[in-house]
Amino acid sequence: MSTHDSDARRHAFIAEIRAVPAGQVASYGAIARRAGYPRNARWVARLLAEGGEADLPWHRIVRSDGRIAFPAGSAAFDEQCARLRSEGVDVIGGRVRLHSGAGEQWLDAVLWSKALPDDD
DNA sequence: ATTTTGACGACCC
DNA sequence: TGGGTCGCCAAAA
Repeated sequence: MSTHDSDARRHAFIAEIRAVPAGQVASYGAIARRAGYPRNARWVARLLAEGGEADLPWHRIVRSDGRIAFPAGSAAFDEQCARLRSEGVDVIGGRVRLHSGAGEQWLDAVLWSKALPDDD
């Protein structure tokens, strides 16, 4: 693939990350899928690790099971928990509650007019 | 050219 | 839940 393509993909990822509203979280995989590149969760992670993008809400990205991706107790881990909590997100034991209730999911779909399947 | 490396994920006990 | 396995993908070695 050309550098042009990887660049387009990178921007697609960044756009999806920026699209996650404060107080909500999304998994690495969900970002990749929404950007149109399924199976590239690791790439989203790498992108965030590289940093370089200003004001990117990196703290709203967690693992598919809702857990913080950093080792518990690390500075980054604490920072992410703090940022999420400041947005009203419940972080318990290094894990956030991924709206799992069917009813709640349906409500979210209506309120945010988002697709149900890949919505965390 | 081949192997290793991750801020990952789906599955299976 | 919690732990282990195997698959993914592109960058770094």
